[in-house]
Amino acid sequence: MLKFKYGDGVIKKDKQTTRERILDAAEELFAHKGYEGVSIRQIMAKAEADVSLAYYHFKSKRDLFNEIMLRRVEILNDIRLKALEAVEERHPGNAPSVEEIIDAFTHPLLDLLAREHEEWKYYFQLIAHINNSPDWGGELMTRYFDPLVRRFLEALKKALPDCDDADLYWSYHFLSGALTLTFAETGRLDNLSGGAAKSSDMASVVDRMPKFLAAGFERLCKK
Amino acid sequence: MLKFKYGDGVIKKDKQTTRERILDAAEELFAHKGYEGVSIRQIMAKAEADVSLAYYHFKSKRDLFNEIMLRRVEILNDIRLKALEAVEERHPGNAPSVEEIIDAFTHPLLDLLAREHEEWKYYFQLIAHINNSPDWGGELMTRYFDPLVRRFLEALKKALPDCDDADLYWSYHFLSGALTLTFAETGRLDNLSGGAAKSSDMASVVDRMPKFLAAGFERLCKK
DNA sequence: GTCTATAGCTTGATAGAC
DNA sequence: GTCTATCAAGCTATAGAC
Repeated sequence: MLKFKYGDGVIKKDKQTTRERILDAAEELFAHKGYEGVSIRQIMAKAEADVSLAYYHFKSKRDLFNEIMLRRVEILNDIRLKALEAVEERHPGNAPSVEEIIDAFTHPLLDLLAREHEEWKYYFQLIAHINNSPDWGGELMTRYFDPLVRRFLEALKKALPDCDDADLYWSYHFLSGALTLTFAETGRLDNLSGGAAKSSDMASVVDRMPKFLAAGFERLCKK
Repeated sequence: MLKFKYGDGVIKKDKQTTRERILDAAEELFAHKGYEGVSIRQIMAKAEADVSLAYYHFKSKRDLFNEIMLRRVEILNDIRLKALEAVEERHPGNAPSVEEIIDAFTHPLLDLLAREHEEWKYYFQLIAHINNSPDWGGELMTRYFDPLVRRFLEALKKALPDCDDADLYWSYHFLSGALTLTFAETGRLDNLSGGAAKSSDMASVVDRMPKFLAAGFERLCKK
């Protein structure tokens, strides 16, 4: 840990604690290689700290992973719930449009990713990874996101009162796939489009996504 | 390798070669844990063959992975191209609808997965994994699927002549995310819906997906 | 094609000094 | 909180007998 001396001899630590540096390093590596593709040694090398400190701050590799997930999830669910409530308050008495509801679900995330890219990029990539993992997707996405998702589905049900349950759930599933692939920022879109669209360009996707997805919900749900 | 004796003493080997058993075992394990989450020893234990045989049949772990990808990709791209050509032949002179084109892109895969589930399930899960990997998604999806995807995008451009290029590419990106998450069969949808929709129920998604996605393309692209 | 044996290295995790 | 040292296990890959 670097230390800096100031004027009167007060010792001030580097602004990040070791624990935070470990979490940051692990988050980035897990996002790229997956949980099992990364070793504690690689994490601690990146965090510039000794291997044994991983076990001082976290009781195991799996525990470290869980802490990474928990560190940011509450912030995300909080801003999305607030966005939904704000939309609902703008339409007292009747339901907001499907596009407005989906915008409340996706916009806060894409906006956060656009504005604080370095801070959030790897966390979102990790979520993309987990959402598409046959081993972990079912359990972890359910645990961390289902309460919020159910709240959004209720709102969508009011906007689409005649919608069949299965149509609504499948529509949400398509939304989820589109959203998390966008998080992954694989560069594939850049290759495919020859530069006409960029995987990392959140500003250019933030308006397109709710439009695209709302149209899907409406076509599947309306009789 | 098991051997069976028949009537006149002819010795017939088990129908699968060792090489195929290795490919099958590795495909399943890679689909679940990712490339780096699986060891050659785990693969060969599942394949019920000696570790050294992995290196006899394949020159390295990475080469084994490449062979897994190659083994099935041509079949997929072939049936999808044929499906597109069949749709185009049904509309001589003018363009097929967006929904018909997307159906030709998705239906063959979902149908294959529905009909030969055990044969294809793990390969599709592996593709879901790769598509969402920041490390591999850009390179591998481009290598294996871009020629076919470009062919489909040309067809879509004819069906949506006023569509902005960026809108078209982003629409395809949303399609890709929805499709590959469906491949992943994580069970998350089952949890969320309380059983009203099942991740593995390809018959119930095969009609919904083209409808949903075509609506998205059309809304983003039409002026 | 299949086996045994092994080289050389990395893994997750811990004990114990400071 | 941070370090050194270490363990037992597992890792990719190869050499060589049959």
